[in-house]
Amino acid sequence: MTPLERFKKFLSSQNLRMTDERLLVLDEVLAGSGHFTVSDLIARVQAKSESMGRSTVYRLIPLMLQAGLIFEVSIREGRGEQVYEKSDTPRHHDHLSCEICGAVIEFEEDAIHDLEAKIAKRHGYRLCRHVHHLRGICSSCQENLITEAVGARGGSFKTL
Amino acid sequence: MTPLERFKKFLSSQNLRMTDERLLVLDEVLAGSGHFTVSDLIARVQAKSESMGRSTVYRLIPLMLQAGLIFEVSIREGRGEQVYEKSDTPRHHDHLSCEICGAVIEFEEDAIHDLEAKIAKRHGYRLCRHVHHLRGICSSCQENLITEAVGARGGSFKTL
DNA sequence: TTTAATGCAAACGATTTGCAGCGAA
DNA sequence: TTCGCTGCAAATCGTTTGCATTAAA
Repeated sequence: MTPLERFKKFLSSQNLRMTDERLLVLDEVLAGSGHFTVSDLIARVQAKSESMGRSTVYRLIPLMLQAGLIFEVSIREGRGEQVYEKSDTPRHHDHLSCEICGAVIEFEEDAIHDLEAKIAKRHGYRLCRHVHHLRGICSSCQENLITEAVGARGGSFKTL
Repeated sequence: MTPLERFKKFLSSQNLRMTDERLLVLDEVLAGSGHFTVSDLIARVQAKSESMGRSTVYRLIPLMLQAGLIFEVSIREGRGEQVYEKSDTPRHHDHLSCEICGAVIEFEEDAIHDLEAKIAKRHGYRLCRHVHHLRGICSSCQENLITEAVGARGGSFKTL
């Protein structure tokens, strides 16, 4: 069953209707590659259909969430907008980032995935995805902390 | 060095000033237990000092972040406000939640912590904290999916 | 005395909602 | 024909900012 068919099924199961606008937005979501923001989506959709209203797109978001076509990415970029992700995107959410300079390293550790699977199973969950952030201080920022006269920041970060 | 002393040091290192208002907000942050929201904080502070302005509290947030007294919790509740956490709160951010009903299970797995430490070390990071979310479908929601005539949702969740 | 900090109100940006007309089922 | 959907504009909500005033250093 394609995502589109699935969504149509979802709509009719909820007594909701399929419309040209929804189809267009949906196409755009499925065509896109991974993460997106509502304003991204609006821009892309409006490029194809000038008249598309912002609220139509906003109103479609909770439906796509419910239907499982997309999900919320838990990190918002800055103060800004919610980021969403197509639900068939591969799930690589393991990163290690620096609290100070923001540098991000992505990592992949099978042993951790195995443990995650074990934990989910232990609690009877079927695992869909995972978000795993490690945050610390990268080596160059550690050096800066030592060199800095102040030292105020250094002392304030706990080591796990 | 107490958090308060640390903050004073931070302020003077940046040519910033300590004021009664900042002291009051800081006390409230330190007195509180764990998570808080800016409006929480404002309410608590205004209970003690009627005249405290919202912007004073908002303006203090980035300073406390920089000084390492608090940090942002990456999950915002709903559409709402940013959640912050006092930086000396114990870091238990391992949870397993259900995509459908939202049920949350907290877990603690030493083997995972060990692996995290190893990964951080491998990249030269000093680990401060971590956020680890597993998301899936809990056992009772799995049963509902099977029973439901529609099945629209069930098909849309991938199993890792 | 210098200049950062304050409270207030207005400004902002993302999201939501009320409404009258439109159109899928 | 019904009632959900649309675009629009106005409304919210959290957060930021401009400004004249106050006060820390």
